[in-house]
Parts: sequence; structure tokens; C-alpha cells
Amino acid sequence: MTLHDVARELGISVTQTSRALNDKWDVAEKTKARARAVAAELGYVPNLEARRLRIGGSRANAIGLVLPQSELYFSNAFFAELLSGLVATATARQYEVRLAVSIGSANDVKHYRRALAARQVDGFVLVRTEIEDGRVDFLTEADIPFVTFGRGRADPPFPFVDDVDYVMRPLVEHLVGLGHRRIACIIEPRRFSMSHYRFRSLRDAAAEHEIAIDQRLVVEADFGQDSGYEAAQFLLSQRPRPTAIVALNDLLALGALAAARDAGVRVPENVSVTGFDDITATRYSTPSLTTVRRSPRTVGETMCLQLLDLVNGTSEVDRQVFLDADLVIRDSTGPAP
Amino acid sequence: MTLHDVARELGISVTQTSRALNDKWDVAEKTKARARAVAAELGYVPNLEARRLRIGGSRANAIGLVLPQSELYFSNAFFAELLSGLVATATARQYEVRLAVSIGSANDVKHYRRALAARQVDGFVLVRTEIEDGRVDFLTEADIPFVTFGRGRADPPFPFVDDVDYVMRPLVEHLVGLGHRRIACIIEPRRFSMSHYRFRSLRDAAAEHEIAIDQRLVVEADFGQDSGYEAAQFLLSQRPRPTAIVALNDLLALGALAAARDAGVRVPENVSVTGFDDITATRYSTPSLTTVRRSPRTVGETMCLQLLDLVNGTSEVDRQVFLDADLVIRDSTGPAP
DNA sequence: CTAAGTTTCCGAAACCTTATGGAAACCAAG
DNA sequence: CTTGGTTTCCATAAGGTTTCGGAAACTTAG
Repeated sequence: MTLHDVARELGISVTQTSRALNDKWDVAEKTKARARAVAAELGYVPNLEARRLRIGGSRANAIGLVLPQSELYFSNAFFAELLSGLVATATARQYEVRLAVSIGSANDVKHYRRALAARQVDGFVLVRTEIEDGRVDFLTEADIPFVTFGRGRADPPFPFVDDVDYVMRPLVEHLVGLGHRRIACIIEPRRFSMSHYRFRSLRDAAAEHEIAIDQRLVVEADFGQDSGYEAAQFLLSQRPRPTAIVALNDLLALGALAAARDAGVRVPENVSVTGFDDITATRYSTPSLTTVRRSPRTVGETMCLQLLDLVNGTSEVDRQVFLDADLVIRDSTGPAP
Repeated sequence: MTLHDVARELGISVTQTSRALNDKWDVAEKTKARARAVAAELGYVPNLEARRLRIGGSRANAIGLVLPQSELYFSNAFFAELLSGLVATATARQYEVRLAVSIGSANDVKHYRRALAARQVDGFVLVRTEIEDGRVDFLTEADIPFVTFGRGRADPPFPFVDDVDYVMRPLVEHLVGLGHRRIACIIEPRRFSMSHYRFRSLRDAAAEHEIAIDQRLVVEADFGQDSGYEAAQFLLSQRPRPTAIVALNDLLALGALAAARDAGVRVPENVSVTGFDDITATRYSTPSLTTVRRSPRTVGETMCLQLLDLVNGTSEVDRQVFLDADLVIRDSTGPAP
């Protein structure tokens, strides 16, 4: 069912049929109407390959997201909500999101190359940016549009979303106000940009109150509950015990909560626990979790807009977005014992 | 940088260059080697549109997933884990997953039509199948490969994954063994296939022990914690109070747990609560949740394989898969008061 | 050296759409 | 009826790849 068939049925040239269907000025209104009718009736759908071949630099109308290991991501509520914002925003702009998992290392650029060669995406969204990130190097080199979550290097030439530098200050003030001074911390792996900057923010905010974070109370964990559980087990066994555990994401905090429960340590009476991100589950934990709200969905939405700006040459949103965050006080924090 | 350029550089016809690069039998080995070398040196990448235009029935190497409202899905751990299995399996087979959100109704077929016309996907995965589902009708009509989660009609002509009919039996036996006879139930909206069959399984299993589920103790909720919370609030206020609340998914159960806690009702001493799916969070709730394990990831993996079978005409996996499930007993169930 | 067979190559056509420049038809005014 | 301007249409080419049928070159056997 090609344009030719429609043209023949219409008794009109292929050229005019094309122009009619594309609503060009060059064709009589009644011809257009007739063409549309016949095309619909015959169930004609334009062959996108042929069109793109002719037009040349066309759009895939899709953005790509390549992840190392799906398990670490989708099961992670933070990421799932980010994805939610990303997909919703993209779709609203007539874009779709193309997902793939990089089998090998996170820096495996095979997928990026393939998707691009096939013009299947117009650009990429990078999450879990590392301080030294091979994907960034590759995409920069290849001159392909991309945005990152976490800025990686200090002042990068690409758009990104990141936390403001003082993002941990309100939380620290809350804890200090409750009398906490022996503060432990569970961080994500240090090689990741977010982990690095977020911990720095915590340390700096603590320093403002002349509290030094004891290095022995900083545990480098992974991203999920299991890992938070283990880290908290260790921290709770330290003597003197920390009075507060600041987990640098909500899942780690939820794991810590479970560890405390299993160890018979009461939260918040014996130890306070805090998270980061304000994923849905924080409202339903026992006790509900004090955390820092920086809606993952907003992150996804912003990154999507940044990328679309880059792709379309528009500027709806800043190229560098530093998201502020709100302290959400729930039941997992209380006066220091 | 087209094939012509490479051919000219090689001093060979375009035809042979094409065949050489595609490793056809028709070309001398040393010519192939030379062609590859020159192509690499010139940085030639085949124009995929032109190739596909020529070849015709080519593959998009992608499967589509269109969802109504991203929030309801990605934030839902069950769905996130399903997606994880789907993406991992697809990628392992060199397929990608293309995501879009249908802005209007769940049955809005616009996205399906667009993705297909553009040959951007080879088939679709449908989740949250409804008993009467417009998407199913459309895709069947258009003769497009798809698989569903939940069978919809009784014995459909398309591949699907669903629960075995007796899926709720072990859970019911567990509860009955603990002395529960006044069993309440929180179900997902009835129009969804899974909700329908799962409730039927619960009712039938209860009937085997001569227990009739009291219709007044069956609450139709939504999918998430909030909705489970509300439903449980209602159920806990009934007199005589049910001794067990069977939620038909884990998020509903987690919401119920929170409702019980807030109402001062102890779990499992005063009321037992159960879930379904065994998402990660169930291990970290307080108390940890007794649930039915039917790994969402397995669902995703299976559906992906079914769809790929359909698309490629292979048969690695059954067209109709009824997944069995294991009872996972944790701390949210105990003897009836 | 010729005949037949095999390997390697080539020109032209095809895939389907859109852009271009110009032709035909139409209309109004002189 | 002619002129000039406007609207509507068409034939042709182009875009990059692969396929098809056959031609050229080379190899082997007689």
C-alpha cells in the first residue's frame, strides 16, 4: 500500500498526492480532502524509511537511556520515579524513550553507537554519572547530544542536573538541633558523582557547626536496602554508638531501619535515621522516614527538557540546573540519647 | 560518506562494495578485507534508512510498551521489576524496549499505530490487561504481534502469562491453618484481568475449606499504598473485625500495614496481613510481609521471550504460561486472635 | 588451444518518498 | 481575444542501499 496506489486511486500524480497528504500550499483544498479520505480508506501509512531517506537529517523522536544491569535500577524506587518523569515529559513532547541494558561495563559504549548509527535516538540521558565516565568521553568525542544526572567534572560543557551545594544543610541543622554530634553516614560508591558531592555537602554542613564527621563512621555501601542493612549493622555495633545515621539515599535508610529493628535498637529513641530522595516508600516505613525531598520525578522531567532543548536548539530550561531540596521531618529522627 | 565514496576509493563498483561489506559469497576474500579496511578508514556507516527501504520487511529490533500514566507504573515496584526482567531479556537478545505513555485512556491506540507505521517496534507487550481491552482488539485486527500479562478472555489466541488457577491456595491454607475464618480482601480494580482471576482463586480456595468470603469485606482499591491504606482503614473499622486481610498485591499490603500501625492495631497479633508478588520492599517492612512469590522479573522475562518467539517464528517458550507461585511466610501472619 | 565450469565483478533496477522547475489550466482585466 | 498573474498539477530526479541477471576473468579438463 504505497503512495502510488493512493495516487492511482485518486487519478492524480504521485507528486500531488504526496503534497496533498503533507498539507502543502501547492494543492487545492478539495484535492487534499479527497486524498486524505482515500488514504484513510486504503489504510495508507507513509513509509518512514523512504521519507527519512529523502528528507535526510530527520529525527528519531526518541531519547535513549542505557543502563548497566537492569536489576540495580528498576528495582530502585528512586530511579523508577526518575524514569516516570522522563517518560511522561518525553511523551508529552511526542518523544519516546528507548531503553537498553549494557551487558558489560557501565562504560560500554556499544549501545550508544548502535542506536545512533541507526538514527534510533536523538540523544542520551546519562544517570549514575561517574567522576571519570567513559560514556561522557565517548559522547563528547562523537558530538552527540546528552545530559547527565550529576555533573561529574567541576564545570562541564554539557547540560546536567545536580543538587545545590548546600543540599544537606537543613538536614544537618535539624540533627544538630536535636543534639546529635556523633553522626554516621552511609554513602553510595565514591566513584559516582552524586555520592561524592552529596557527602561533601554533608561534611561541609557539619563543619559549619564544628562537627567533624568521623571517617570510621562513614561506610561506603552500594545502592539498595541489603547494602544499607549491612552498613547499618556495622555502624550500630560501633562503640560509642553513633546517635544518628545519615544514609545518602532512601533505600539505604530503609535497610538501616530494618537493621536497627533486627538489632533491637529503637528508632528514633536510640538512634536517628535519615534518607535522601523522598521516594514513596518512606511514608510507609516503620517508623516513617525523615528524608530530604528532591523529587526524582522532577529530575527526570528536567533532564528530558534539557535534552530536548539541546536536540532542538531551543532553551526552555537552564543548561545547568541545581535542584534545591526540602527537609521532610517524619518519625525516624528524635533527640539524641 | 556513502557507499559510493567507498567504492570510488576502492576502485570497485558500488555493488561489489556492498556485497563485500555484507560478507557475501560473491566477492573475493582479499577484496572484502580491503573494503573493510577502507570503510573503516573513511568512517563509513551504512545509511540505515536506505538499507531498510531496500530490504523492506526489516526489524526494528525493539519491542514496545505503552502505558497509561507513568506514575501509576514506574513507582510501582511490581511493575518496575517486571520491566527489569523485560529489558534485561530483550537486551540479551539484541532488542531494545521502547517506552511511551498514552496520554489519554489506556485504550488509546495512537501510540501503537505510530510506532508500528514507523517500524520502530516489532511487537508489543501489554500489561494491566483489562477484561475488555481495546488494545487487544486493535492489535488483533491489525495483525500485530503482542503478548499480554493476564489473559483477559478465557482462552485467547495470543500468548500470555498468567497465574495458575490455584495460585491462592497455599496462602489460604496457611491462614486457615492459623485459625482464620473471617478473611477480608483488598483487590485491584475489577475490570483488570489479573484482579478478576486472582480474586476468583482466593474465593475458590476459601470455599474448599467451607469459608465464604463476606462481600462486605471485599474492598476494591487501586494499585498503590495510599489506596491500600484507605481500604485497610475501612476494613479495620468493621465489627467484628476481620482477623486477616489478604491484599492482592504487595503495595496494597504495605499500605494496610501502615493503616494498622496508625490505628493501633497490632500485626500479626490482632490482624494478619498478606500481600502478593514478593517485591523487594516486603522484606523490609515492619513487620516483614507474608506474601506470595511470583517474581515480577520472571513475568517480564517470560513475556519478552514469548513476544520474540512470535516475532521470529521460533518457539523457545510456551505460548500460554501459567506461573505457579510460592508462599513466603514472614512476620505479618500469625494465629487468629 | 578450446570448452566448460567457477569465481569475481558490474550495470541497471528497485525500494518509496519528496523537491524542483516548469507546464497547464484558470481567472480577471485590458 | 490577448495579456498577465495565480492556482493547480505533473515529470523527473534524487536519496543510499541491495538484488538480479548477466558479463568478464580466471581455472581446469580435454
